[in-house]
Amino acid sequence: MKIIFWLIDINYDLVNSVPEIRLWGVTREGKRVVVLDRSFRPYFYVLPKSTEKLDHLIDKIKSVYSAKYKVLDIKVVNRKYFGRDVKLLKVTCQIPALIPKIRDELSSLREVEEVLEADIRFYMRYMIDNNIVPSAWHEVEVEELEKPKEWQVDGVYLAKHPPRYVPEIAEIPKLRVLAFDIECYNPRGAPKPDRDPIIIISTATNDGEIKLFLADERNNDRSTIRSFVEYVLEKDPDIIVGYNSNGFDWPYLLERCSKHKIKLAISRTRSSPSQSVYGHFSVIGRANIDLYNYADEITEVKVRTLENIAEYLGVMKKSERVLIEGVEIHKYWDDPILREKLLRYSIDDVKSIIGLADKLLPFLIQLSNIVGLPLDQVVAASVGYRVEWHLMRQAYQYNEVIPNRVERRYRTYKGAIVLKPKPGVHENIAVLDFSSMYPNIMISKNISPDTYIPPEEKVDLNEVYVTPELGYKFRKWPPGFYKRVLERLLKARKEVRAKMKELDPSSVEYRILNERQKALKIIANATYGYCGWVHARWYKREVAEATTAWGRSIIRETIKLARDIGLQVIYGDTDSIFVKYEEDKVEDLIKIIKDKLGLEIKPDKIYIRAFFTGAKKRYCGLLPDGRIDVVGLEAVRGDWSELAKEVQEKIIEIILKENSVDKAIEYVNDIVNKLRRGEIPMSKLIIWKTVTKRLEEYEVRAPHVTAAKKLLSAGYMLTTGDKVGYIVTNKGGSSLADRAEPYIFVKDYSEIDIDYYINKQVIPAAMRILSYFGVREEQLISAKRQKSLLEFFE
DNA sequence: GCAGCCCTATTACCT
DNA sequence: ACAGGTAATAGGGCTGCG
Repeated sequence: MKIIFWLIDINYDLVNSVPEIRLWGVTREGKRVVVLDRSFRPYFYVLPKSTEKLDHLIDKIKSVYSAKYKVLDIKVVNRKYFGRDVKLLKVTCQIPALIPKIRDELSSLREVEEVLEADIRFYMRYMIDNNIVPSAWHEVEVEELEKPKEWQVDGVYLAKHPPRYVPEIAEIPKLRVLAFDIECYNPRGAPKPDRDPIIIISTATNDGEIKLFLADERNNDRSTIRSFVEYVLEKDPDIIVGYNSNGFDWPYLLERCSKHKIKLAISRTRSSPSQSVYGHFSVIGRANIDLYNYADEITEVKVRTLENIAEYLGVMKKSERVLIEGVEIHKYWDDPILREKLLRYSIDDVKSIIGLADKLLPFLIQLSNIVGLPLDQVVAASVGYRVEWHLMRQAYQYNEVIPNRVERRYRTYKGAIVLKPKPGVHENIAVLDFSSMYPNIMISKNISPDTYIPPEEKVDLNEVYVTPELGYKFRKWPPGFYKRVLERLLKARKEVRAKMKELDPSSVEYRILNERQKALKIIANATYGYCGWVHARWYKREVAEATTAWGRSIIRETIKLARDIGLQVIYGDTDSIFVKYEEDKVEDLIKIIKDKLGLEIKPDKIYIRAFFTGAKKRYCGLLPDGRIDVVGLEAVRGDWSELAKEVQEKIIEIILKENSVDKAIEYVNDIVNKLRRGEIPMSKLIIWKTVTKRLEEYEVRAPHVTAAKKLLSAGYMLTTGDKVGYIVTNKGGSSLADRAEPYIFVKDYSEIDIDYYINKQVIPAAMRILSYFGVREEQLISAKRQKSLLEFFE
């Protein structure tokens, strides 16, 4: 019989010394199935030092290592290694787990140059070789097997051949999603799993069910966890989502389980979640996703708590939810009246998580499909690994061997050009952008590790592209690896966008394609950064360097061409130029760039009025629809107080829309007075900063570090990467660092150092804009208020 | 002893 | 663990003055 299924998860197990690939999926009829393939064997390559005496090497491996490592076969194969034809030994074995061991032995042989592709996980190897794509449909001829009793599927099938990817089916099956969140008892500060029980496990499913599991009257969580496990099995979700679940909920649950000597048997084989790659927990047969991983990429939200991310994505407003300070959870639990509120809070959290999943999964599914990593892994993997997996799967298509990861010394290289803008107000500015500049440069100049020609190599100059400034040479032909990969991505994106034009924007298919084109763009644009990443398998400094060098040359040429036709260039950064808008000339410029440079530049937006501070990467502009862009300024930075940001934003609005400096001054005066009268909410005075390393590693006493230490000694939990919110107070010492207090500890307005907020927050943020108009600081501090005697003598 | 200067550490932004 | 370019603040060391 034949089945068609959508691939959710993949793993393997050794059954009677035979590796068995397990493909977990859902059929078009909505059946949960697992397809087994017992026909695949692990292998790797040996690159010999010389192609002579290959038979000798084969014999040696056979006689010395075959028995010990269950080698099944060794044969000579032709592959490409950085574009060059190579002869490799393909060594096939029986047991995946033995590969690292035989690799180590073989790589130390003197006849062996390098052992390749020995670090590819077995199930990924299987997917690459058989073009099996996660989050996509496959068809396969199968024979039904008896279902092991404890496996949670509707059918177990043995594949008669590797499944075939069916890219034509675009739809996404109806997947069952379960969100969960735990609350812990914390009367002694940050909860510790060896002593503090879980008091609430809240769950929500995408069919609208919400269910809570509570600890019993003696705060015992044993049956709580057991009921949760039962419930997960009953709901049998394809996807489990949490928020910081890899960092908190799973490890906590697992430790509570081991304490109670019970099993967190929630996988489709009744196994417990296990620590896997990229710091995530794998749940066999399901996709376990931690949405906090994705939230980290939403840079518009500065403090990425669940509440803030949910609000930003329109899932749940903060104003409509119960907010409880983390450390107070135990108090809410212990008090029968307050407990209702805690339950509400827990429900709001889990509702937010399921809401986020609903918003984000369509994109993540496309990303998984394009990158070729299973859904749970692609979410956990960082950008570099996503790009790399995309490349690894492409390499197989081109018969290229995957290079090993090698340790290299970090070296910087020159990047892009940024123009110094003329400070002040400019009217009518067009912003012109090169579309996907770096990918297009890599394509058009065929920049790739395999096309690079080292300086000592003699070559006909007609056959190479010579990099400006650096003189690096890249072969024009044949197309390099990066060129082929990027061309394919850009072409695919173009096709998707063309197809979208034929669809109703409110249709499901349109939504899927839109997420798909976004994913294609992200991978294409991240590929340049990847090639300059020292840990990349396809790292080549010259490749990254050449790409930025061409970028500089192109933007310089563009500026020159613009000026030649009389366009006034105001600013530019990397791949954009800001010009005084003259419709005809801009149209001409676009044509000239197309003809002379072979690249597409297009108007991104028009500013009716824009203000430049004079510094690079800091400006603001008024759009035709009345919206305002703020770029780089304090108003968009997460490390300034809300008050300072609000003041600056308002000033920008007054200047750009009303052009009134006096009104702006009046506004600042009003704010300063309000601040002095205690009329500004304390929440607007919090300054958030990230702790980027262990506290003892800091060389200077920074305010956020001292605040972090205060939190820690009060029993709070804090790890690298967390943000600390502090308020500057007037007690604790003379230096700012001493006076920075975690905001949760500041109870009274009288503790606040008002002068700090006036002089170091409001005034600098305001002056960033107003100093250009000749405004002096004194004008911003209320004229109505006389200086005190003390201040007079200071 | 301290004001003033300069350099460095630190963070977060832009493309 | 994708890249480099950039602005800005505060800490901290050093210098020169008295």
